[in-house]
Amino acid sequence: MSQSSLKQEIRRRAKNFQRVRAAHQTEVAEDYVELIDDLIAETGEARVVDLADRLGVTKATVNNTVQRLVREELATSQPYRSIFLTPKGQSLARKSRKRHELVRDVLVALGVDEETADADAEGIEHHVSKETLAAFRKFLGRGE
Amino acid sequence: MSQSSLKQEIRRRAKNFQRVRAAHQTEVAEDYVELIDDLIAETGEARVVDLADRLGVTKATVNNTVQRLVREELATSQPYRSIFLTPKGQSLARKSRKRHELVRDVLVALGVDEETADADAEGIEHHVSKETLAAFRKFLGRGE
DNA sequence: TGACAAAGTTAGCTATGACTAACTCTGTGG
DNA sequence: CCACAGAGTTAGTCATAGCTAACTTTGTCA
Ligand SMILES: [Mn+2]
Ligand SMILES: [Mn+2]
Ligand SMILES: [Mn+2]
Ligand SMILES: [Mn+2]
Repeated sequence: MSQSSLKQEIRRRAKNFQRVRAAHQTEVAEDYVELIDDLIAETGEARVVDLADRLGVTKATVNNTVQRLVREELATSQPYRSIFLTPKGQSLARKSRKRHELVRDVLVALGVDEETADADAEGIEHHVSKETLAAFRKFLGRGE
Repeated sequence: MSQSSLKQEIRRRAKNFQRVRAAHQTEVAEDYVELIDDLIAETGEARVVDLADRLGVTKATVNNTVQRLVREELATSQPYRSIFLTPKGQSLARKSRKRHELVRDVLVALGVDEETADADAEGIEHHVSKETLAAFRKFLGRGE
């Protein structure tokens, strides 16, 4: 391998790691909005305590993160009231849910049991590129 | 759905999120030891500056993380010298590399191009359970 | 209607993992 | 053989994301 293509290869690998780090910065937000949207659909509203129960964190942690979602214009909240999604938050929630389901369905199609597939998808979903999602859809015979 | 199975379902989902958070605590270590092992194999030694180039971070960051690896008994290092893996670090490196390759190969088998597969695998690898890895091996016609 | 439990908030702490800037050490080439 | 460039370290900063403990608000029901 030539000098310059070695350097290129090093930069390519560095970019992969940088992409993973970038994904980590958005994944908490993605999981929260997906969950908030679920709760609103299922129970009519999203409350701090419900998010805390479902995420397995304390309500103080939820409060902190919700403030971040508000700052990022994904959610709105008034003190002591339940949490709402902005249009931007809703569209991220829908996108995240679809992606989660697609990843889970691919795992199931590969022979993973549903519980495990759903659990693994919770982490995997945040690291799947558009290209890979397209391949997944094709593999399942959807979209194209 | 009954009261108690609703509560169970909530706890199940919480556990999924907790597993993802646990994975995030180990993934930096996994990527580092894999890379250190690669560098030793390819160039004879693993130096801070090489890790920094390949990870896309500064050498100060590498230094910090290497200290953590030493604390966790995955690596050893003396000031101004190159970095070595402990037996524990070596075995984690081998395990991580195999897993990375398996994930990449599955993505390729599903029609993802090699570059994208390798990039996505960098994030996905840390969120794949033993059960899913077994399903992947079976799908590729390996192991089992 | 108001006591009080549940829910929400706030303050203060921790660890990780990133950064820059400034410093020290190493080892090589002139 | 030593200057100095490159490598490594250290100090100090920041954001995220978790925690506990203490506080405040809400809203229900006796
Ligand atoms: Mn998730
Ligand atoms: Mn999800
Ligand atoms: Mn990785
Ligand atoms: Mn890897």
